[in-house]
Amino acid sequence: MYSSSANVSERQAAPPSLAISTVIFALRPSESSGRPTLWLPLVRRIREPFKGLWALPGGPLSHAESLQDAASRNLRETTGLAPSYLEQLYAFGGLHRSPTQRVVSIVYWALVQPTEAALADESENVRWFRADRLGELAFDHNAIVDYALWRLRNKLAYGSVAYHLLGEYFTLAQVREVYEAVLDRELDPANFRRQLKSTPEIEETGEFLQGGKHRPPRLYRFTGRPGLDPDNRSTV
Amino acid sequence: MYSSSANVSERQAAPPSLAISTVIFALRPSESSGRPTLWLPLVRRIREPFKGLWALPGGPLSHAESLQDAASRNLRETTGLAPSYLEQLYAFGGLHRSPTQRVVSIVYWALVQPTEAALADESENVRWFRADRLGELAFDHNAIVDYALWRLRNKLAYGSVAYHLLGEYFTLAQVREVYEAVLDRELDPANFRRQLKSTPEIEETGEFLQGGKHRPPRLYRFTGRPGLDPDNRSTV
DNA sequence: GTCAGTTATGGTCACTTTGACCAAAACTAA
DNA sequence: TTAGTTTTGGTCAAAGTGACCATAACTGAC
Repeated sequence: MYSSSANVSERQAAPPSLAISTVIFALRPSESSGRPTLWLPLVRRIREPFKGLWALPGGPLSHAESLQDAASRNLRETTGLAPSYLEQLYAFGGLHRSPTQRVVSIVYWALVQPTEAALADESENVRWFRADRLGELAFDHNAIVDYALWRLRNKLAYGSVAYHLLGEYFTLAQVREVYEAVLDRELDPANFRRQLKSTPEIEETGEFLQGGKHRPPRLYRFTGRPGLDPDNRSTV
Repeated sequence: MYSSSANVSERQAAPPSLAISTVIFALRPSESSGRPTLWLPLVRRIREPFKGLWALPGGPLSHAESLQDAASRNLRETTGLAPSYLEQLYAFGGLHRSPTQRVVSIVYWALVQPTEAALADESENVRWFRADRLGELAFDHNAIVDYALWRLRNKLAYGSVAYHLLGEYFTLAQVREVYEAVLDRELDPANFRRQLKSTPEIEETGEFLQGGKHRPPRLYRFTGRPGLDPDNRSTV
């Protein structure tokens, strides 16, 4: 393909294999406090290397699908979920990620809504874990999750990504709880409210959430578009 | 690599091939105004597909090097340069990027300092172009450059990346010129100065740039660390 | 029905940041 | 010496932010 770089000895070595993995975030109530916290599904490895350890859902890139499609399919196959947000995270290609072979993983990260997340498949070999309480994962997957969390926090602070963890209608307090869960600090309700009200992408509806114990909060709707990725650019 | 004459069944059996490309930015004076503008090196394709068109420097990933090392080597081989900043941009894996085979490109973007850039190799098949005046490039490389420019502008506004386009010592006006070239708008010298002086990563030196036509500006030095990539995290 | 408890919502106030603009300092060129 | 230009320090009003207070509106206990 390119003139300068390929030589014969490189050609004879097996090329690095290519895999797609996904870090899938969803909101679930904490067992202790009941407040929403970040969770993600992992799959148990049933083969070497790292047999028995938990790992990110993933698999090889099949020939007739784009990277994003592969991540999406991957997500659906392991958890039964459809993502409400999907973005490329990073391509990890260190030499010793896998002890047995050279593998380059293109990792995506996804957000799923709680209505979806409640339907997620769980089984002996697929289970959800709190994002801040993971044990030792296979390969370099702990570092990948750390980076995905960093990216999520970043996008949250600057972008309009929180709404993809919620349903179509939500209260401002629910949005605040998402921020508090992801950023891991408390936010002033009144100030937070003021900021959200100044963003044009959040639309006030005429309805209120009923059935709570206190003053019924107004419901809002998110009207913005997700992203600015190369994969999503044409649709904007 | 796989021959372009492979038939359909062979193509489907073969895994997508993996390549590394780099978008390399450097500052050069505009021919017309003399003010610094963004330039990047391209290589002319000497084979099909897209024979004769200009393309980003790139090549296959060799077996014993990390993704970043491959990008770095790539850059050195085509231009003779060493980057002062190198970061992964995106993995492009659309189905029809190349008409002859499925190829996934992991693209890096780099900044090189002007002293380096002046030494860059140019030849019949390697030439520098103004980033805002590229013609039609091979593959999806126009879109890749657009995305790299977007990313550069973003990093500039929020990160501390401008200094990697300058030498070790620089004046505040030079930094402002970088911002003006990349963001394509004029900035107030006094306000810009105030902002830079409030960032702790910029260190005042006791020296001044001599030989100018007017009041000699003080020289500064950048003392920050570059990034927060997975590839660079351990060094922070 | 009344009242305590709690959340939703609106507001103030001091402080910081930002953009527009002014003016003096310091150098060169003529 | 003077005109011209850039560097550098400053003001001022507008906008944004964080801390905090107060009222509105609802539920549940009594």
